[in-house]
Amino acid sequence: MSSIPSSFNPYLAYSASAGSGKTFALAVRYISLLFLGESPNSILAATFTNKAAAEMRERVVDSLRLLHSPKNRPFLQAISLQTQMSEQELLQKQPLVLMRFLESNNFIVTLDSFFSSILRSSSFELGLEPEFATKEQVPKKLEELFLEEIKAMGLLDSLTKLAMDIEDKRFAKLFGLMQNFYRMDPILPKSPKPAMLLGVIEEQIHTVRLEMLEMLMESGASKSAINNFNEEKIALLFKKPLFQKESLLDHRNYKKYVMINPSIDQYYIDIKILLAQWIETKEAIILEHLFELYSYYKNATITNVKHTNILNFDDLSFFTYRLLYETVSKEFIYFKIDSKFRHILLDEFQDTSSLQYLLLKPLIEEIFAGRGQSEFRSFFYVGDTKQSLYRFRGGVEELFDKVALEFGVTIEPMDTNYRSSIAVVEQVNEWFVGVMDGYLAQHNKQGASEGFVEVIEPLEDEQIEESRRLLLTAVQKAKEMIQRGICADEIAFLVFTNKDGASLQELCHHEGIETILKTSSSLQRIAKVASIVAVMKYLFYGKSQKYSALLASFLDRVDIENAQFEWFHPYLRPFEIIDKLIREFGYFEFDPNLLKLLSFASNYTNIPEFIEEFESASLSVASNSIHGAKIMTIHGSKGLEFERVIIVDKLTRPNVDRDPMLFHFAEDLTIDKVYYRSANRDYFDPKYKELLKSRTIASHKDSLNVLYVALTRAVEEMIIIKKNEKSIFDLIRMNITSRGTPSKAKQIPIPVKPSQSQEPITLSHYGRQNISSDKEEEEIRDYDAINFGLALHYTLEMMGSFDTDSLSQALEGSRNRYGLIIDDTQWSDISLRISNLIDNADFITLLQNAKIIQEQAISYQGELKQIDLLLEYEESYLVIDYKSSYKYHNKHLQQVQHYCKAISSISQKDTQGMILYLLKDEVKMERV
DNA sequence: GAGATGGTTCTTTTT
DNA sequence: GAACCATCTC
Repeated sequence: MSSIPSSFNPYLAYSASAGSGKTFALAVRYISLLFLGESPNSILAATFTNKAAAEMRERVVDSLRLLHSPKNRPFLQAISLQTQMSEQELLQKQPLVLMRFLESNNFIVTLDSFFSSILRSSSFELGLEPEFATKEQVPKKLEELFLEEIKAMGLLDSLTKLAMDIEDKRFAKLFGLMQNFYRMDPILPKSPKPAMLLGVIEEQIHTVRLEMLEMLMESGASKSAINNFNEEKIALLFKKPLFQKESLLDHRNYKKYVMINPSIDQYYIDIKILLAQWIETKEAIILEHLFELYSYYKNATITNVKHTNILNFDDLSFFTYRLLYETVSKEFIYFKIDSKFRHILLDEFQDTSSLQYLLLKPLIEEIFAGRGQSEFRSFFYVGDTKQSLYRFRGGVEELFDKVALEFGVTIEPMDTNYRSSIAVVEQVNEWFVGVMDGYLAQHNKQGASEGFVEVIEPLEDEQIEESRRLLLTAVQKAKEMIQRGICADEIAFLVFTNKDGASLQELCHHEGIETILKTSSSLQRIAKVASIVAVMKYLFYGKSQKYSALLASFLDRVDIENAQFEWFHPYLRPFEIIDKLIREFGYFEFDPNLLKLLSFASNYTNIPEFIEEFESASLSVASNSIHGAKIMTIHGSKGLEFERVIIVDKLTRPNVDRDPMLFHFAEDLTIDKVYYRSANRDYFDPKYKELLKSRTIASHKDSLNVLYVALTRAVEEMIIIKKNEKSIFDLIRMNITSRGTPSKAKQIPIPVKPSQSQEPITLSHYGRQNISSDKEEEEIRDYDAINFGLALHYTLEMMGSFDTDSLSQALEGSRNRYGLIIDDTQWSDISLRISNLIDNADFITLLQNAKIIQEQAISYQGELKQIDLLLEYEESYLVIDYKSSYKYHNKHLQQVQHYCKAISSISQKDTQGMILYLLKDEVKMERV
């Protein structure tokens, strides 16, 4: 190992503004570590999204592979600076470093996948199967299990009844509350115990109130002044707005009565104190019961997880925490995952949640435990508190500074913007300086283009509803750009909600603008899909309030009352009905979501079953074409950049904070008090008031962050469509403005397609063949077959050459690894299949004049892939993928085609693909 | 014209 | 649940 160069600050954080080259910095740091001799499996580089992790891996491989190319010059220079190695030295070491990276395990991962790999390695200690799956599951089952557990304990009646007596309908949301607790389980405080009896306090309030009434009447108080205190129900008394006054002397109406009899005010203050005690006692009672219920919920969850072997993201954190803090030692985990991290690199640190941080903390402390010793360890994180958007999910942006302070990490600002044009950077500075705390003006990179920023407020129009008018203006602006010769691919629409995105897509489609909608919403919420299903329900069940809104709002094309549905019959298959309806509405237009609905429906033979399954199924929105203007939420746009951005104002009402539980965090990031939210409680409880205030400040900051992210995505041009009143952009005092000049197209434009007429579709277009690929994924995984496949692949991989000696050696190595899960018959099966391959004449011909490359790792389009066997000929490549059965045939074809594309684009040589089926009795070759 | 009261309408973001 | 609006009371 080389000594640590002075230029390499081992404990460093970058406060990286938008577009300042965060990913670049992260990759430079990572690669520098590799050049300094560190092994990939001693470096943990964690990001938040799969996309970011894939991008990072690709960046590392690509820049390592092409370190000498002029394109990577800045990279080479930066690495040279960090490592204090000359550029020649780096280039000389490059092949070795690249090989070491590809050959060993790397830990460029998402936090969630990292935690799940830890869990997998030590699943036994927690009583889980190592092959557990991670996915969001329908919580229905868990709900049932929870209720069963409660019932079994004989608690259902007593607890829920008591709970209902105490509080309102919020207990209907009990299950949600439980989920919330579970999400924070490790940092939750102990259950509080009520200090007083509720009845006693209520009695006292009653007494004081009556005396108050008497005094008011004596002072000749008005009817409504008396009325306020003539309320028997304490819950209603508590809600009286007059209690916001500290003293009745501050109250216009009551002031004169207090002047007559000053003890009225004393009684008022006493009632307030009593009401404060009342709500606190009530809260304690509610929490006590909630925590008791929660203990059963937790049991139900653990049982459910162990039983189904399916973990969702919350389970992942919960079990990892238990593993790390309650079950085993760090050393044990290091031993299990076969690596010891001496370097940690964290991306988007401002979005880390307290729980995630607690899970990482032991690893970070390990790094600092070696501080001052000669061993090379480092800790590095990047992030931007201005871009923290995930507080609602538990993200704690304050961690960014806190962690730096705790461990003595240097924070360095990165404030040069390498992304945007001059107009964008300057305008953003103007908007945020002095408005956002601690905002430092960004600098433009050298040679930045002029760019263009425009803020417009569409004129008011009685005829068109405001949100529609704004969306139409946005579409109009995009159309103007396209007419200017700009390719739709360069344009991105940013919206605040997924629903806005869906509406915008409809409008764009109408104007003949191709779009790609990136949405996190479910298929069920897509307007066309929802309306079709609503009509189906209408036809089957008759009219109902439940879906009349859907019918009314979505179906302006069809008059449902007068539409002709005589073809309808309750025994028709759902699939046929949907097809008919699509024709009826003239709805199809090759909408991939409707295709998805059709393929889902084809699995069912009767309407009620289809409707029930459809409502609980987790179906994602279909992805459509690769070309067109992108439409996405601002949250979804984080970390991305687009040439031209059109931002549409927030069309919905301001967000309101309405969590039923408020958590107060202590210095050590654990929760020290849980508050039960009740309206007007802030009139009585100063600590509660303080907490509400800090939440308001935080949510204000969050709104600013969302605006900051939205306004920093554009490279060249940005247009903001703003409401003239109550705009979200009022937060930064945005006015109608224009800066710079609209630029010409960078690419050759694609002509605008005219709006297509609505063609009915024929049944042959869709049907069972489309379903097969979906079904493959949903098929229950056969672990025996998977293990068999793994052992077969591993044996092939271990073979140095394709001959019998190699085979027996490889088999031995493979047995050491898979001996426990593969039995003797299967081993002889493996041996037989590979022998067949070695003896196969066609295969021997293929190997002639070929350079054999086994298990080649390539990085292409953001994914790291492994090719089973790559044969390099003088003029061409042959990509070979081994398979042990015909299962998943379609998927394999696509995969191999993908590999071929990757290899040919990297090597620029002609590349063919082949799937080699190593069947029991024969070897089959299929050219791709 | 502040304060109280009652009815109607709308109510995200996601690894 | 609370923003918004209309209406009533003092």
